[in-house]
Formats: sequence, C-alpha cells, structure tokens
Amino acid sequence: MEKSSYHHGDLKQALITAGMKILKDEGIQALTLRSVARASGVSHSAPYAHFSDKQALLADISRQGFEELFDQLSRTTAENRHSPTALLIETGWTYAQFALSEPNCFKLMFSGILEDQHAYPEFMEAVQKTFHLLVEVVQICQSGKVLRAGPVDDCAIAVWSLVHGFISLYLEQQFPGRVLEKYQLKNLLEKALLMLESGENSTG
Amino acid sequence: MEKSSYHHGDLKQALITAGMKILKDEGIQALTLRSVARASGVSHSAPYAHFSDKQALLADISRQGFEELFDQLSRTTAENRHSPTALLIETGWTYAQFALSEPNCFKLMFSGILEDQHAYPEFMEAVQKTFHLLVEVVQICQSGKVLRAGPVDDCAIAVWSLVHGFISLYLEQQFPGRVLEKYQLKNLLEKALLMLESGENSTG
DNA sequence: TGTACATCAGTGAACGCGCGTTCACTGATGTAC
DNA sequence: TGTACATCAGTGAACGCGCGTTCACTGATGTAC
Repeated sequence: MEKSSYHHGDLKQALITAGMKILKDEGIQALTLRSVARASGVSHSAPYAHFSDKQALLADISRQGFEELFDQLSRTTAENRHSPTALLIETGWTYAQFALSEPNCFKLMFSGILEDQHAYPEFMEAVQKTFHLLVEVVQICQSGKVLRAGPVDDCAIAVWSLVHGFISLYLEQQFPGRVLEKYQLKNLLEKALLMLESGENSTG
Repeated sequence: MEKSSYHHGDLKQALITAGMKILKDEGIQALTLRSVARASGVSHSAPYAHFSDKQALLADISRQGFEELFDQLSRTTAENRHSPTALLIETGWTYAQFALSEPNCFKLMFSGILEDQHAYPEFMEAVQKTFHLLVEVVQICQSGKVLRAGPVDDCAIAVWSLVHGFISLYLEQQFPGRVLEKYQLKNLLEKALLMLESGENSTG
C-alpha cells in the first residue's frame, strides 16, 4: 500500500505494533498514548480516531499478546501430540518462554492494568481460546495417564496455576539463588510439572 | 507519646501504614509520595526526611506486606502441625486469603513495581523468611508422605508456584465462570494442591 | 537552673515533566449525479 | 469525465492535572557547659 503522507493506511494496527515494541523495549510505564503515537510518526491525538481511550488501546495490545501466546502454544501442541508427557512439559515450557521473551507484555496481560476486561469482547475471546487449548492438552494427558483422572477443568486449573505461578515468581526474582544454580530453568519447571503426574503413568 | 503539632513522633511508620491503607482503598496508582503525606497530615516533602525516594517507600510497604504474610502463615502452620494434609491445604489457603484480603498489596509485592529489590536488605530478609517457612511446611508434608520425596527446595517451588499462580489468576479473573460456579474457591485450591499428593499418602 | 548552639524533622513555594483528553481545524478520499 | 459535497483520518494548540524532587527556610529538641 502506497503511503500518502497524510492518511496512514493502517494506523490502528501500527499503533498496536508500536505499543508492543515500546512494552518490550521500555516497559509498561513507557506505554502511553502519546509514546505510541510518537513511535508511529503521527500526532498525539491521532490514536483517538481508532481507540476511544487509553484502556481501549491496552485492551487491543493485550489481546494481541494472547493471540501470540495462543499461536505459540498451538504450534507446540501440534508437534507433541504423539507423547502426553512431552505434550505437558513442552506446552508448559512454551508458556514460560513466552513470558520470558515478552515479560512486559505478559505482565500487561495478567496484571489487572486493563480495568474492565469484560468490556472488550475480542479480548475475552482470545483469553477463552487459550484456556480451551489448555483443556485439550490436559485431556490428552489424562487419557495417557500422565495426569490423574478427574474433571478436566479442575486439572487444567492446577496445571495452569503451577506454570503461571512458576514463571511469574521467576520473573519477579522470588526463587532463591541456590535453587536456580542447581538446574536449568526448564528442568526446574519440568520437575514441578511432573509432581502433578499420576502415579500410574505410561511414560509416553 | 504526646504529639507536638510540629514533630510527628513516628512519621516513618505512619507513612507506611497510610500507604497500606491507600493501597487497599484506592489501588496502586493512587499510592504516591504526595498522597501518603497527605493522608498522614504532613507536607508533601516531609517523607523525604525518612525515605530517600519513592522506591524506598514502596520497598518498606512491600516489606511490611511480606511480614504480615509471614505472620499469618506462621500462625496457620503452628495450628496445623498435627496433620500434614491439613498443613498443606491450610497454608495454601492462608496465602490465598492474604492475596484476597489485600489484593493491591499482594500485587505490589509481586509485580515488579519495586525496581531494585536487592538494594533493600530488610525487604530481602522478609522475602527469604517467608520462603524458609514454606520449606519447613513442605518438609513436614514430605515426611508425612503427603508430598512425594525429593529435594525439598524443588518441591517447595512447585507448591508455591501452584498456590501463587492460582490466586493470581483468580484475582485477574482468568478462570472461566463455569469452574467457579462449581465449587467454593477453597475447594478448588484444595483439589489443585492435592494433585501434587504422593500416591502413597497416609491421609494425615 | 539557664543559656548557646548544633541537629533534626518539619514547611511551602517552586521546578519541570509528561500525561490523557478535547477542540476547532484541514487535507485526502469516495460517491452521487 | 467533471464537479459538489459528505465523510473520514489526520493536525496542533490548549486544558488541567498530579506527580517526584529540590531548596531555602524554620520550629522543636537535646546537649554542653
């Protein structure tokens, strides 16, 4: 698309992308309507043509974060359907890697900075899609006796909680050094996840 | 202590307490040096006599949060030493209750708003004390065959991750409604924690 | 017991800053005829 | 094909705001003699 100097063409997406980049490079406090406009080469009031207010921009950036997380998780689950144990561990690790590679976006997604989530249906949809994927993974693990039997939702919540808490605490530097020196991070997560293992697993 | 109108007496602690209250009532964005001074009935520059900058105030508020968490956890562990299963569940639930009753303080403690934790030795000490307590709990649970054997640090990290992730995700309203309608929150946490149970447990 | 003086813990004006949002506007684009 | 006009997506000045921090200051307190 030929860029006219006046009309941008796809400013809305450009603003979201710029927001992602600012988040990554400078952190959450640097993510302002004005900085996003600046980074997009547009006047500071231009965003108002596309977002009703700052919260709406945050909602869209967050949503895009969830979509990227979903994509990465889907790829991993597709590659590991053959082995329930690998599926569990690699999915968890992919979640962790997303948080590690985009820590500020991860925080934005899960730190309540977006005030009224339910006001943004596209955001909610992206969140729910991700949970669905997790439920599928857990179901396969339960069938493969890697996770114990029981309501799949409950089990999914346990798995998600563990992985989410793990990487959040790690990012906040809450784990004592002596533990981190012992293993690689992925091994530590693996050990934690395998504590959820059913006793009778068929080492898939 | 008789209050003179000029010298406060214990302004430092008063500022921390006021900060806690603002955090609870108005949220993290309302917690500023100026609001804390205002709430303490003191000029906006008075805090600089006790804190080198805003971060130092946040560090002390955070530290106090960790100390309160520690106190609540200690009380619970003291009361439940007789039963490893109860010890595990009640300790986890106490952690969750702290987060539920002081959600903003909990966020402050774990959301990286405090930028250079290691610069505040008293803060670090409070954090470490809490981890130690957790390790003790896990040790007892392992002895009682409620948690599987293995390096106690690794197991503590799994337990902490699960409980921390659980309550964080809950606070961020990430769990689908259909799950929350099924059980009380404590039951849901209990189910998740018991997935970490060793198979051979001696129903303490 | 009284006085001089250092020290400490406050005050209040001032600084510069960047923010979110509004508003009147204007340049570019698309459509009806 | 050309023109009039509505609509859309930008601009830039302006608003009020509250913040963190600094600074010269002053009132209260404690100590030495």
